[in-house]
Formats: sequence, C-alpha cells, structure tokens
Amino acid sequence: MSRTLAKPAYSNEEKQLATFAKAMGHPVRIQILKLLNDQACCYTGDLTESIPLAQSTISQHLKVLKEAGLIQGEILPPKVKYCLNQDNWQVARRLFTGLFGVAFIEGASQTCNSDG
Amino acid sequence: MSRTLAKPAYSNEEKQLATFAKAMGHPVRIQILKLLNDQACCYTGDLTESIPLAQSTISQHLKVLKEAGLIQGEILPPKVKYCLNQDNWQVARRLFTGLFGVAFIEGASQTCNSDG
DNA sequence: TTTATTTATCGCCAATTTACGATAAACTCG
DNA sequence: CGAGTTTATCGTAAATTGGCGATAAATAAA
Repeated sequence: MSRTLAKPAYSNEEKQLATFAKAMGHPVRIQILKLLNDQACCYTGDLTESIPLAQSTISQHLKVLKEAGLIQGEILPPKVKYCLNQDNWQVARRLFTGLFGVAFIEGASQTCNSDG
Repeated sequence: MSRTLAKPAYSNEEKQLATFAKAMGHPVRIQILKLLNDQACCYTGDLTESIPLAQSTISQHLKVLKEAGLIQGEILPPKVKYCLNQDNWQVARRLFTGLFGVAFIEGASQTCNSDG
C-alpha cells in the first residue's frame, strides 16, 4: 500500500529555508551575495564585467535571487542598482543559524551509536 | 564583444557553500536535516512513515544529502541508519555563518544610498 | 526623432531535478 | 533454499534550471 496520497505539508520555516537555500545553490549566486554583502550595492554592469558569463545569464541569476527575496533592485536609469534585501537577509540569517544551532552548540555530543 | 569565453572560476568556499545550499534547497531535505539534527539518527523507514512521499523518492533525497556530504548512512541490516555528517555539518555551519556575518554584525549599517 | 546605453525578456536547447512504480540487492529467519 | 524485510536503483515522464544569442524596453543625450 503506497502512502503517496496526501501532499506533504511543510512548515513555513521549512519552506522559507528551502527557498533561500535553493536560491543560494549556485556558485555565481553565492559570489553575487558575497559581493553585495561586502560592498553595499552594485550595478548589473559591474557584475557582467567581473563575471565571465553572458549578460542575460547574469540577469537571470539576479532574477532568481530577487524572487527568493534575498536582493532587491533600485532602478536608477539607465542602470539598476542591486542591494541585499536587508530584512529578508536577516530572516535568512536567523533561519540558517537556527538550523545549525549556532550559539548553543556546547554539550551537543551527538554520536551515532547503534541503539536501534 | 561577448565576454563568455573564460569559464567562471569560483573559490572552494563558494563552490562548497553552493553545494550545501543546493542540497538544502528542498523542504523535504530541510525536514530531514532538522530531524537528524534534533534526534540524533533515524532509519529510512522512519522517514517513509512520517513523510507522505514514495519510499523511492525519499531514498533519492537521502542520496542528494549524502552526496553533498551533509549526512551519512550506517548500514545496519536490514536497515540503514542515517545521521548528520558532523564534520561537514560544522563546515556548513561555519560557511553559512561566515556568509551571514554572524557575531560581528554591530556597526553593519548598510544603506542603499545613491552614490554611484 | 534618432542614437547610445543599460538591463530584462524571449526562444531555444541540453542537462538536471523531482516524482512515481517496479524491480533488484542485501540480509535475516524459518 | 525460500520467504520476508528493508533500502537502493532503474526506467520514465514532467517540470525546472542554466546557458546562450537576439531582441525588446526604458531612459538620456544629441
């Protein structure tokens, strides 16, 4: 008997975390996020100069990050300036550090003993 | 003139972070990781009972997490017990908290002013 | 209005992902 | 050996992703 009838129900946290993680699941996008985290904001053009990918490809990656809520674009004709979405960036920080148990990893001795 | 000749070169950190993030980019896999982080270890069978997805699908997700190095499986016939890969879990924790700037976010007033 | 600049979107294609059922593999027990 | 249990793998199909060039859209400047 298969148990595939009910659609899996995920908590909002799980969904949000997965959305953030998925958006971060490409080295170029990590690179972009690091850049925005380090040096405030930047233009699409700056990225196309420093990253050897087609302009359209970089635009796509920016779209992915924007749709995940991690960055936001301020339109400053004829350019567009991208920055981290600070609110969501903090949400992401909280969710990830929560998952990894940052700040209360001390007595966390988790062994994999065979007690089953 | 297109600048698409050189293949993009990513740092090991960026690649590793993206690999971890990608593996975490699905709510079921977040769920599994949370479970393993909370209650030590568990068997594939436990997951198939609590998650309404086909057994083969869950096995696939476990494979993704294992290949990313986030979990490991101990074969305990006829079952297989999965745990977090603690070493890599700590690596992931370090990389993510590093990216989010955990512990030194105090004077980080990053505004998005138009100085360009 | 035309031209130049910058960015987003479209169409396309190859590769990957996600899900499933069916089946194989490994091991235990009778 | 044969049957039962548990998990992984295979085959398949639909959807998504990642890359590109070409083109559209928006705006400034001439």
